[in-house]
Amino acid sequence: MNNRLRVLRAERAWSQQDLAERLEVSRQSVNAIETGRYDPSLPLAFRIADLFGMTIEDIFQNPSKETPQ
Amino acid sequence: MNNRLRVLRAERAWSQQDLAERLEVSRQSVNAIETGRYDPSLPLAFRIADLFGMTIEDIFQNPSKETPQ
DNA sequence: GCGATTTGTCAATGGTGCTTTCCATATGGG
DNA sequence: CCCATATGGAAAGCACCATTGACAAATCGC
Repeated sequence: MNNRLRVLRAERAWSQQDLAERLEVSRQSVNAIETGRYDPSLPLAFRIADLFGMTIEDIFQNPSKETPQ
Repeated sequence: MNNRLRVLRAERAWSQQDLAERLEVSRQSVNAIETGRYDPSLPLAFRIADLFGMTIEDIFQNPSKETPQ
């Protein structure tokens, strides 16, 4: 699943460690989500959306809607 | 995590089995999500939101925002 | 060059999403 | 009563989310 986490983090000049602490997850989890190795749980997706003041749909792209061509 | 799945399903007069088939998951998964035994994965949450033509936030309530009093 | 920071990734472990199978209860129609 | 449908849930298993700890490579300031 594509996501804009890396861009949102860069806009705020946060390291992966900074973001991990704000989300209360490990740095490795942040890295794995950014690099697309896995998707966050729904509760974690809500925490991410809350942190950036956005909706989940603003940050994560539904895989069934990726490049529909 | 609270969710409005049971209400949305009832509005359409679908059984849990009907909904499960539309989501391509087992009936037990639908039942477990409705009864709050576990939360769906993020990809499944997107499929649910798509099916009902809503956003994830319309259907699932962020646990950190439940009854903030 | 050296140390500190950042990022990517691996291994091992535990928790959970989702499955199939099975059982139980309730309801409604013949 | 019998049968089908709907719902709730337990058990076992698999795959994946998330953890800690470790290592390597790149960058930056001194």
